[in-house]
Amino acid sequence: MSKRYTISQLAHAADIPTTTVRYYERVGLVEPEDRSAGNYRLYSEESLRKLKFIRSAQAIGFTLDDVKALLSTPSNTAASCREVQSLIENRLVEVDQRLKDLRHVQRVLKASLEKCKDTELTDCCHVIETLRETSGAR
Amino acid sequence: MSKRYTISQLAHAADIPTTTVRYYERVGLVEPEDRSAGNYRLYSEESLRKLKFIRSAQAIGFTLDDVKALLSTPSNTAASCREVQSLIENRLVEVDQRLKDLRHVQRVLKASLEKCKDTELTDCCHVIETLRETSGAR
DNA sequence: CTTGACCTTGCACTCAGATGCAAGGTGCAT
DNA sequence: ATGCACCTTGCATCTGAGTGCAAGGTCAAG
Repeated sequence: MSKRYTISQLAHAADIPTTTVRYYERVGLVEPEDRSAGNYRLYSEESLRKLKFIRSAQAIGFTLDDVKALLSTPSNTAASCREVQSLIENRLVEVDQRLKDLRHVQRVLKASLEKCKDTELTDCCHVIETLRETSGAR
Repeated sequence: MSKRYTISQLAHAADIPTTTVRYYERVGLVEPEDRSAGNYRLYSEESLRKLKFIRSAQAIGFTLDDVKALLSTPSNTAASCREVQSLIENRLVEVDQRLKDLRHVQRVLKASLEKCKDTELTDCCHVIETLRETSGAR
């Protein structure tokens, strides 16, 4: 059939430490298809795809728990579809909020820096006051 | 002189759990001015201002270590000023990067959601493919 | 002078996502 | 048949920012 990978081959292909692959197994994300005579884990392409998926999903901010949910949706039932959709929606709401917060943070930081540059070296540390005045993002 | 606070009064005024105030003390951020006869911590306005500052700084993404650095700048020397400035600059770079990443994430999530809505309930979970195709934000 | 709320210390634990380490087994090239 | 790289398991540790708990001390109202 198709190619089998040892753990280090798989890890290398997915650009992940082997230790992390084992960790993913521990938390129920990826399992080897098989074991060698000497009890080595053997993986298929499927596992490689899964690992890449995990990294992509993580990169856009899903937790491993989310990923587990995404991966365990029983293919294409309407129910599972809705579940996936709502995970994405939730994540999107979080991202929107976080963007809002960060833009605020950006403004505050820039303002601090301006103040810092205005008052040349003397008493420039109004920064702390700027911060103090600008409370409350997240 | 000025008002003294017990830990719970201070914590209440700063809207922080008392446990967290003690934690801040443990990590060297805030100290009581004094102790009562019965060994209770007694704080001044100064501490309240400090706590509020900590929360503001945290809110814009500084770590407690950063905060400690910010708070321990020996008032207004040119050197300390530069240090403060560079902390802010570093943080700003991080924030800019994070904003970039999050905007990408937002695009990906929206695209997934679109795809999800297009293909009504059947096989909507192209999501996973969308994710798989769109690697690497961070 | 008792009750109850608040305070003290010290130590352990939480969360997520890994990472490290020790003691031992395997696979393959020389 | 010997090295060496790679694998196995289990358990402990890390980071950052707290939270929880137990055993005891204090303060103020009634």
